[in-house]
Amino acid sequence: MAKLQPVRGTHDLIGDEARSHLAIAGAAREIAERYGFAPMATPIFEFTEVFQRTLGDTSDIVTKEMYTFEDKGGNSLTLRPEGTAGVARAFISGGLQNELPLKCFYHGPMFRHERPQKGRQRQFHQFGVELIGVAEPTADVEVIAMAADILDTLGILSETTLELNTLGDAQSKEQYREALVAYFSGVSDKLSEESRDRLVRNPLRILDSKDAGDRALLADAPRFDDYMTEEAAAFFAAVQDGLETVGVAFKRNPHIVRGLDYYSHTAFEFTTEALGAQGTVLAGGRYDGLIETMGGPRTPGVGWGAGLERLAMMTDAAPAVTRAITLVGLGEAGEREALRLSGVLRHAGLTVELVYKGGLKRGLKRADRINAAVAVLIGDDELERGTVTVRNLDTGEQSDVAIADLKDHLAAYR
RNA sequence: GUGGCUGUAGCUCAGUUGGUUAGAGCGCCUGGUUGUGAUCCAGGAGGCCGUGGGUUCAAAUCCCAUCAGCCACCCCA
Repeated sequence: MAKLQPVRGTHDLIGDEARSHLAIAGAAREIAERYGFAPMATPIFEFTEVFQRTLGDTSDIVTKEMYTFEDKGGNSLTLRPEGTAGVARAFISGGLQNELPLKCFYHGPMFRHERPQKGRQRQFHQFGVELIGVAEPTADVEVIAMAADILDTLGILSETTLELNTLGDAQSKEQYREALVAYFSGVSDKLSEESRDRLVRNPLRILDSKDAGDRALLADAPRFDDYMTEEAAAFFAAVQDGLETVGVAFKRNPHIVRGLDYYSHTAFEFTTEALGAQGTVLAGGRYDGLIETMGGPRTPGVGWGAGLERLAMMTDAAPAVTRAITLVGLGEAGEREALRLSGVLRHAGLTVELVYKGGLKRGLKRADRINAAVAVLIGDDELERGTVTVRNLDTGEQSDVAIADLKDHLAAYR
């Protein structure tokens, strides 16, 4: 039992858990299609450089969390830690430049070598969307509105907060970065050890530090809004206007910083208190520089990713399942007739469970256990009359039904 | 990567100051006469006590290591 363990941070999805993932992805998909997005599936691994170049050499994901290995041809490959890079790569290598805008959604496993905890696994699943080729703020609005719609149909929108921020354009970002470095360098002796490190690697990160001392310093830190270019400010204003128009509530949070280098302008997170420390349920932003960084034509984009495990934890209730009709064949002839009828009923759209072995008692017991609605008893007595016994498992009522009429008799259980 | 807590049957857990055949509930299987499920009764299967070392006459119990889970930091979905 201890010999065969699942790999650390992986998790088997069984029964209702698997069903709930499918249901969530299905609901998300339905809404994405309503927004005119098309499905897309990219490989689960890519050449390592695909992620290295796009995520930035300083990001934690690249520096310590990637599952990288060499294949038999000597290529360095990496299990995808997120979905956007793969889509961008497909966009470039597939020559999709001529079909802008590209609107797609995907879902599947992602891999990050992190220490597991609540809401965080090494293999987890994301549903994500990308809207590539539209530089207008309407794209940001639409994509965020879709996210809100999805959370709403899952019944958890009210438990989340949309936190919104802008990282500005490259110029704003750079000016602000310099101002931050100047400010924090002056007080670096008061910074936490971690933030001193961030000061060199990624100063923006200091903004979302949880350290109390750091937070105190933030009060007097330069404010991003003072360093934004006019264009960047106008863009952000348009996004906020749009969200109001569409009726999506948000909260400005100047401390939201995306972990990945390719983001600019809009950055947002839907967060919740319900999940402990890993409160981000869906997050994304605009990545206008990404595709160019990867060697493609300069092309803007916006998108987000949502963690299915986290969503599933919030939508506790298992999705409803159609109750089955259980066929209990007794004796050789009965079993054969049950098998034949199973096909007839299934083709008629009914959910059918066959009892594979054992007698009547066991058959009913099994029907009870799987919460079947009806048991159909097929024994020699019935066969002689050309009927079957239909037993309603809730009321215990039984009736004889001619075999030829069975399909219609059970129509209500479709 | 760092820290805290935990690891006994399929599941939830007991297991006294180390002491002989490791327990319960639920679940599972069989039976309680002929073809009727959730109740009831009787029986049964199922444990390298996470793994590897050590201390001891004796370890599920003590020590060390290791693996895994949970929670937090970090980071993020």
